[in-house]
Amino acid sequence: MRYSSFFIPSLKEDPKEAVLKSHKLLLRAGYVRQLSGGIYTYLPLGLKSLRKLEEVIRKEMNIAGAVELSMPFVQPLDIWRESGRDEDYGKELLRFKDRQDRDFCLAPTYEEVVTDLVKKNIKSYKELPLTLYQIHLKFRDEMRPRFGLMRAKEFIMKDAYSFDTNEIGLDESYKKMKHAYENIFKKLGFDFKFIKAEAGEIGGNYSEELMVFSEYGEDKIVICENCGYAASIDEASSVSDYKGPLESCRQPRMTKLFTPDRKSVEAVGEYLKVDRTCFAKTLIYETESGFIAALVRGDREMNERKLKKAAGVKNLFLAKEEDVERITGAPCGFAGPFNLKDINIIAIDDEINNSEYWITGANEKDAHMANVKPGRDFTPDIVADIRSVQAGDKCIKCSGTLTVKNAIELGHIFKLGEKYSSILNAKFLDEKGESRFFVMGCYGIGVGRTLQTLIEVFSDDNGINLPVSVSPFDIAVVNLNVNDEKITSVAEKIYTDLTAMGIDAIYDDRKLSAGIKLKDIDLIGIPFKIVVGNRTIKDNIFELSTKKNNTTETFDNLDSLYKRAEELLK
RNA sequence: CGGGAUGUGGCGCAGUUGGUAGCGCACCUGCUUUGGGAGCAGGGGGUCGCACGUUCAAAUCGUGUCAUCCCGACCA
Repeated sequence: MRYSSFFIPSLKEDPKEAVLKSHKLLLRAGYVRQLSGGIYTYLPLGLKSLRKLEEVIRKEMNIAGAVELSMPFVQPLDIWRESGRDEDYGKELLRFKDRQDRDFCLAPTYEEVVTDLVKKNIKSYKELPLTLYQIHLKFRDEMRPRFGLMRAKEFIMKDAYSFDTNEIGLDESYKKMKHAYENIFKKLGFDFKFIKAEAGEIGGNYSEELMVFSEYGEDKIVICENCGYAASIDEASSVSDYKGPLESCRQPRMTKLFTPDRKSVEAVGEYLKVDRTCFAKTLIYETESGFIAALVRGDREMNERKLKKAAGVKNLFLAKEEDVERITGAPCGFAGPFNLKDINIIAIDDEINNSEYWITGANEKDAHMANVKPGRDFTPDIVADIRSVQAGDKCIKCSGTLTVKNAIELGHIFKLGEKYSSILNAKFLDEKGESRFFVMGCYGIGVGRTLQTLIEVFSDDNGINLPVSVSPFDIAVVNLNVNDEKITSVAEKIYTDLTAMGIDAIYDDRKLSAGIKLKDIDLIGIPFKIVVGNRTIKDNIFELSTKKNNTTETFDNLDSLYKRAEELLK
């Protein structure tokens, strides 16, 4: 491909709308352009890379025995009403009407359509198992699209759906898919891990998320280096390492302490000269079923998802300041778990329950209460693990030391069971001639997100550094001076030869200064380059550079240059 | 949907107390250049997001609205 006839609108400066390194690079390197919030055009370069990534995925899916198809992006709303997910999906489902006033939506996912398809076309156990997949658009009207392709409204996903006769078959299909995922992400060079995801709303479901570690990941994962335990921050538990209360706090009743203007745990701790671990902090939350007071140790983070689950509420957010003042009878910063008005539930972390003699707010301006004991001084309604694990905590399985890492969710695999087949009445006949529901699984990979994550992980200040398997071109031939006939004829020959060898080369033949061309080639993520300039002609030496490790090899004849290029591209 | 920020040539930005809309890069023409974002000379391009209002006068002040980005609740 000649650069001059291709379309690579690269940007010299960072676009102001991007924050993430990978997002900036996608825009600067001319991979994508945003049309509207969360809606992107894949430019030729981005599309080429995307196609290569799809091919890596497709290959492993096919090896695993999955069969590709393509389902409609526009779907009648009826099928969503039938499954009941019309309501569940809420505003994320983008609805509209056709000219005959019938309701349609853009597909946020394809369980309904694929289940309907299989229901109508598979009648016998003899035709099972079957796994169907596609690499296709999805649309979710996200409340806040962000970070480029990381969370887009319109995005490309590989989604697969398995159909089995029973749970044993499902386990088998699930294993195959999981294995395919491991191969795909290993091939791409990611540092990743499967973690068990939150159990679905409907019982019996099992799912795992494929997480890739990256500093800029939106999710937090807890890992035990000792035993391999890994779970999301909302699922992970740790063993409490509370060492016991201070001697001075072992008192038979609560003691009021004067703490003028000290509101935060940190400030009070400094003032009283006690560690933050001696505190139980009381947070007041508002929910759809009234106010909740929740307590965790002073140095801990409340895990709101765990709290939601423990309290059995759907909506949970910190109460407004005026509500806190009304409930506690004191300004914000002095809340304690007793004498609270209008509180429906007091929830405490099990770590708080397992010990006693805590320091809390006194529900009084400028005062805290020492030696507060659960059960004696207040009665908790719920005792549960509602704290977030923090680095250094002890593993719940092996007591090893836990670490917390950021990660990006690139894949999610589910055992659905009969969830959709039963709702949509999708049945086959088994060996005994009895009607049974298909036992299903579904398996997704965010393809656009994976591309961006590759760039996030594999790039430097000079530009993108994708692995050969997904880079838009294999090699770049840079003609440093198109006005020089000798240089041009050599560069053209190299380009033509490489192309004839089946190598996907881009030939930079633009009438621009050398610096611009070299910078662009570095930016857009071509792993290898051959620079042809004065030196090439003068010394009859050919250069082959590898971007990844910033090295250049030289050759005195074209044959050895080509041989080496082929070798590197293997 | 709540909280915050920003909207000025293609891109990145400046624009003071309201008074002729600017800079860098990019672009066009010509010449000279070409091993890391070239030089000289000339040139084109903007309803200052949009609407209404205040004013003799609005990029600048007010109200509203839209878009984009960031933080939170959701997710591949």
